Amino acid sequence: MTPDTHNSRRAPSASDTYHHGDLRRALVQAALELAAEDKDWDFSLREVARRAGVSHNAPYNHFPHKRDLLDAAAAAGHDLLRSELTAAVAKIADPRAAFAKMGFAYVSFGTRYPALYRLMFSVTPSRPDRSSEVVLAWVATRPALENILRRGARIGMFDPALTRKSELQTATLYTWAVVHGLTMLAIDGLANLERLSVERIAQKVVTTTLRGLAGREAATNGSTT
Amino acid sequence: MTPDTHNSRRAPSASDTYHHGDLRRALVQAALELAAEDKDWDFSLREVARRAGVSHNAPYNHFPHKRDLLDAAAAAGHDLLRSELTAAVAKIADPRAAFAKMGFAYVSFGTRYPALYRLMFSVTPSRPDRSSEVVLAWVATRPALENILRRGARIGMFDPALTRKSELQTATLYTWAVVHGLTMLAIDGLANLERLSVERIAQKVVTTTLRGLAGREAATNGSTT
DNA sequence: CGGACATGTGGATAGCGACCACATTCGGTA
DNA sequence: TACCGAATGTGGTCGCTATCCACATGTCCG
Repeated sequence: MTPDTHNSRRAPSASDTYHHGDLRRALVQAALELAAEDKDWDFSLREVARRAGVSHNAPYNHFPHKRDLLDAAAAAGHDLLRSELTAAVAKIADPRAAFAKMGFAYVSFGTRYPALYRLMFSVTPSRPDRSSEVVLAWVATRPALENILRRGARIGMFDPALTRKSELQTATLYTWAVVHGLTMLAIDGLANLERLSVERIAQKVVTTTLRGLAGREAATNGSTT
Repeated sequence: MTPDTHNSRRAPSASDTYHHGDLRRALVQAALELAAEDKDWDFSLREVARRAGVSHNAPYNHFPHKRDLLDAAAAAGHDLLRSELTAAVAKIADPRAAFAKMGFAYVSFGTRYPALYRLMFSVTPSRPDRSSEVVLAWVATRPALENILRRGARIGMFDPALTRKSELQTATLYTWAVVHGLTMLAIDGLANLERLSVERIAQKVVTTTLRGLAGREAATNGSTT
């Protein structure tokens, strides 16, 4: 599922292939599988251990608490999402088309892995530490979107103000809010409730968002500090 | 905290003040309190019972499963959110100003009650039944936003296409996605990570959203207060 | 080759959700 | 008014879980 989700930030040097194989990765993998299968991520730590073929206590040699395993799994989820997003827009030059494509890819990921996506954004608050694995993996995805916006702003397709860093930051956050919110609503089934297909709604949302980002005379619109 | 969060949809006639007092409401109230205090809503059913001053088993007389109590608490949360939103825009005539005000009120609610807000959108997927208490309470909030958009569309402040029902539905969903996503990001602490205040970002987001909703050249100035 | 250390196992504890049998209280009715 | 059935609350119990502890085993380095 995930090609290389392991982070090399802990640097235990040669401790990766130690005794039994590297259990840490196997545990994260098992957690990802469980999150991908069920529609909720309330699986037990013991179940993860069972799936990895170890005793119920082995995980504690790699994660001090269950939360830390969830944290690692969430980080792996962010890595996977990032790889899907960048792959989706790799060959697209037009910023507007790339933006739309990335938006669809984002929502698609969320609806394909609802529990995983929910997990990715549920672990964070319990550890507001900004050096947390999840937060790092999360933030690492931002440049993918930023690049598209910056390119579009340079050729005048988006608001030229976006070439300024603070404006770009805010716009990125705005765009993220749109797709994130849409994804959550899609997962929660509001779309079904409305009898509208997710694709149609996503299309509309992308169009409206693009109209919001394209500021031709918006340059005169004082941008309120 | 909540003035009248009890729903009268079950209609057990005179069973509200039965034996010991009406425990059902007390339990929901206790759950709301716990969700408002902690930053996570993973409190135990026994803890709710303890806070309500009853045995660990009494709740099962009112809710078949713990999930059902969470469901009721989430519905109460939606009721509270709706009342705050409508109260915030009660005296505002200008659609654009009302839209901005409601957006701020929405994000404010989410950041003030992070665990409750998360609970409100976490219970749904486990019960996709559209007659569920949460879903009903959720959907009941939509007209508040729809009214603003419709009014704005009628006077040409927003895209006139929004007077059509399907377009209005989609636009409502879009707007909801924006504020919902922004709220989730604010809760998850991305705003802190960016060193940008939530208010400033919300301001920008509202401005950009309004520009996206505006029809032709209606994007003159963002009257975001 | 031997010990320190990393890694994995089994056992134990406290708390939880959910079920059971039983006690208590209310509301209607004979 | 007294009684009966249903609604409501209590204590007990079971299987499961997260976490801690003591112990076993494998690995690497001197």
